[in-house]
Amino acid sequence: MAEVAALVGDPARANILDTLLDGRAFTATELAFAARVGAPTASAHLAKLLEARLLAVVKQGRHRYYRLASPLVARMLESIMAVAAIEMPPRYRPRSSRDEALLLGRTCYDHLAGRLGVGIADALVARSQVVLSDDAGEVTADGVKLFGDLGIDLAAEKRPSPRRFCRPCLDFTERRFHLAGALGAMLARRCFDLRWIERRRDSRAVAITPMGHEGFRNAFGLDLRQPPATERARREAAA
Amino acid sequence: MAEVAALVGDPARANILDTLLDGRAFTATELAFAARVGAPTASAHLAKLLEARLLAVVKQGRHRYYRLASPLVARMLESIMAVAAIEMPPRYRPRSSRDEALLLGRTCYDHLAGRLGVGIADALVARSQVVLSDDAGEVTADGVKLFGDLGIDLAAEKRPSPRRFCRPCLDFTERRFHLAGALGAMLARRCFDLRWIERRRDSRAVAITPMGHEGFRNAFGLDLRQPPATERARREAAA
DNA sequence: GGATCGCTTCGCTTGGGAGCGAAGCATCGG
DNA sequence: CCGATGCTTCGCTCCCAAGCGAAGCGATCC
Repeated sequence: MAEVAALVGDPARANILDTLLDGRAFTATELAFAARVGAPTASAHLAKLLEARLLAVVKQGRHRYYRLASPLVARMLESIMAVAAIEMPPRYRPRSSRDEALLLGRTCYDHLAGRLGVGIADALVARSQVVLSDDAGEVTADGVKLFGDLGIDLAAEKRPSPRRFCRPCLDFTERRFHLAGALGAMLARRCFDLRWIERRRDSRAVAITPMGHEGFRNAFGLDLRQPPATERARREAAA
Repeated sequence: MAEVAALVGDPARANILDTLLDGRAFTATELAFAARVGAPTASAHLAKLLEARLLAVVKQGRHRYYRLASPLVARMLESIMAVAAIEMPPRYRPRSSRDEALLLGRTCYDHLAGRLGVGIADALVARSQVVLSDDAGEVTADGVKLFGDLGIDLAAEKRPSPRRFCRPCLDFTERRFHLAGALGAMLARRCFDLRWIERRRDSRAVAITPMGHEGFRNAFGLDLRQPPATERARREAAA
């Protein structure tokens, strides 16, 4: 356990892994830039992560594309970030427009996070289309219909249960749950397909298109052009 | 993220955290022994873990009892161990009777792991009393009845869904899923209450009592006095 | 085929932190 | 009170590994 944690425990490697949490594959040079270290240093780090099977690599011409070796690694990183967000003492950190974009919406390996991800999860729970606990979640009959309207046919999946499993993932900026698991991944993919959201270059942040604002408002009653409600205001609105 | 991972990444601290994954609280001296370091070294480590809020402490007389700060930390450690078990290259490790006991059955924070934990999960899934996916799981009507017979009244819980959520947890010795989440915790607690299993001193291993062997056979068709079936033998038996 | 680019290997320096012994500070027993 | 126990703080040593510059190797472009 110590070896794996130590690999993640180095700042440069943590930056690399955080970048790869995007789900996409990056070249060694891109990752060196993201980690803010020189090429030789990054190369050594990538070799270590590769040897420990945390990463996988594909050679393509003179580029080497690195990616996370498995969803298991992504989950581990998620859980570490969740602990880091909740358990570490709060600390000053400067804001930038780049940070703002990440706060609004970003990918978390294969699903959506940030105010967008949390907002969707909140809406689904508030309308009883999804039931979430700390451990897991399921889609109600109402939810199956909603997802069907969005073009996600849950009944078509060959699973032992007609109800779709999903998984809560602790959002490290919002400090609340968003939707992960198979359902979260399908929803994120569908949003990309519908061009409701688009990836930003060199960042895990996603941009919401005008079509997306329309879609999210219609489907989930979400309007992310407004600043996020505080926890207190949210409770008052619910009451 | 790097800071939290670095804390877990030190061998001595990893030993401490692994010991505390038991779920119980231990004194500083006990943890120093478990980590195989001197008292001053352990004290420094505990201070760091405490400052990062990974641990909590209770002063009791001249003893200081340390425990994991939250289930979130336990989950993070589980996920790191899961990656360590699956993704790291296999390596030689000597066996001991102490290891054997851990392989047979142990606690994993608040639920059961090892051959016992995996065996229970396998039996529940094979009999369609629980449905498990990679992300989550649910109890079937059949399962609700079984748990009722064991004295676990799932219907009494005030949850949004009548079905109990549970969570698969990758067993780092068996490399297969066992039952975690609220259901796993309730089941483990009930097994302790029924005196089917007992904690061993200074170890996360649990001992199965004669009553336990009887109970596990009746409830799950489990006989752990025999060596575990290989994956191949298990498939052949199922066919 | 010479220049360029992407990435790695080699050799070296440096800093952070893990570890322990000794001493200091509480708390408990008698 | 006085010694014993549990734990921490202080001061120190030592080692590991992160980092970079220079050089090497392979693929690509024109």
